[in-house]
Amino acid sequence: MPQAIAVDLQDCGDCPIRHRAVCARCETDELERLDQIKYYRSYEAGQTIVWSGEPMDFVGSLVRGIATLSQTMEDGRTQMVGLLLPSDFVGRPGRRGAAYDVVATTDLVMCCFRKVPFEEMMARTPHIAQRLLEMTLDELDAAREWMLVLGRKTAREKIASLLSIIARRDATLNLRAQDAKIVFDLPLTREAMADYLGLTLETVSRQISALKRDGVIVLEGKRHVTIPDFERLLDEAGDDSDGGFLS
Amino acid sequence: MPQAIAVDLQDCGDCPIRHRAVCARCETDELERLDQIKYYRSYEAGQTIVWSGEPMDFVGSLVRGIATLSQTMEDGRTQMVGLLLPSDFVGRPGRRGAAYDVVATTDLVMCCFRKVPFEEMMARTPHIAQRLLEMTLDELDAAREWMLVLGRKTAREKIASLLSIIARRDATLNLRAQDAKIVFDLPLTREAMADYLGLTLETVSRQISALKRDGVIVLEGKRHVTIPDFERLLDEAGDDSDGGFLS
DNA sequence: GTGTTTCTTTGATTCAGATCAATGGATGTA
DNA sequence: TACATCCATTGATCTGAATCAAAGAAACAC
Repeated sequence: MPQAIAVDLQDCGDCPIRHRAVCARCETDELERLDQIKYYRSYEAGQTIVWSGEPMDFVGSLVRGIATLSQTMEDGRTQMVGLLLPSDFVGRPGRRGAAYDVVATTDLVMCCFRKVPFEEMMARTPHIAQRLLEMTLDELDAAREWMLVLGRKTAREKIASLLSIIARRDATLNLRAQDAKIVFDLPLTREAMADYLGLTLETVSRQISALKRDGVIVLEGKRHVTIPDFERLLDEAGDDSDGGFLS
Repeated sequence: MPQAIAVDLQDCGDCPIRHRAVCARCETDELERLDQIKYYRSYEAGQTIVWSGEPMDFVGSLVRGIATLSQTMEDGRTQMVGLLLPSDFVGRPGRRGAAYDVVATTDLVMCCFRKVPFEEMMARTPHIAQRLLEMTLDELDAAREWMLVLGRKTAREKIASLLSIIARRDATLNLRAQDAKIVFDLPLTREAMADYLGLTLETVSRQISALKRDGVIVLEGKRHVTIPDFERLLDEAGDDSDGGFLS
């Protein structure tokens, strides 16, 4: 059982629930009610936050760190079905148990709400259900985009797709200037990337080496990535557009 | 542009919106308001109902027939990302355009609501957003389950997974007795199955032949399928459980 | 009937990625 | 310093599914 550890965040300003998950159109008193039922939890890298099938008594959003959602077959084959970055929502109002394992990839901090009070509040506050619906539709779009990656792309395209998604999310999160060079640290091991892409870790390693050799990416060490030409990367990913990310 | 054709449905009892999509907990007057803004549309097999990226001015649910959601790359590779059977909801309240192509696989009938009035009603009626959130979470689970199929299963397991999903949905829809022999007609061509499974149509054909040879399924003609032992099929699919379908 | 189209099956061959196997850094620690 | 441990790379070989190619079966038109 993961153990909860108290965290001190000075200000709710850090809590993405306030900004993205729930409150885009909320009134002040709703914010206050949310504040009253929220609490923080932290987990260490490698800890499983929730096991697939187990009851989950909270919902919340990721404040710091990286988590993954994954499904595993009896024989050990696993497929990652989601990557959670700060500001992402975790949990399913109205559902009993978790549908997949949620695992902390790095040390992380979550802002949580006990499920019952949150659901009561949701019932009283139409905006919240609407906001969650919007977010869930976004997740559904992302999952379906990933189905195209898994079903139809080559290993090289898969790697390029993953890198472009991480680069995009990183840039959005850090409000980077649009024309700045894209630089980031890979938040995943080769094995985790393989689980996300439906490949083996050897294939991931080989394709990363190939992209590096061809100048699509620049690697310093094993994790630090620079993208000299984002359009080029998108091209390698087989994407027909940049999703409005670049001008 | 698909042309709308008037359809006569005797009774709203046929309209799954009433039963599943929206109204599980609705009051009578909400049902009446929904009735006032709804209309029917029919499409012929092969028609594209919505093109990816185009504006979509309605939402609705499938009354009769089969439709598919799919994404296509510039070079023609396509991946089906969803299979719509009667009672499934189509459209995304709060969104401008469609994210994927929606194509009628058979002749079909939809029960539609113009988007703006539907959204207005949603804003006034908290139950509707909550019901749609539940449905969207179901779709998200299904999409993520499919990611495991696409990323980690073998061709044979993929075919068995697809057959078990169709069998399950068919049984649920037709309220078949749990112990009845499962018999249905495949609603998809081999090519469509291939697009769903991330395979080629030749591989689909070969694996279906293999499952038939091994007695996992019985085929009459090209489409009519009998499942003599559903547990066996699930086993071939690599599923660890039957999802509560059988006792 | 004969052709035409659409869907499907089956066979032969190729190839991308898996698997098996070593080796190469980092980092930590006794 | 030696020696684990963890993560990543690279090489050799194998294999499952793709690709290339042909032919069968059903539905429909003329």
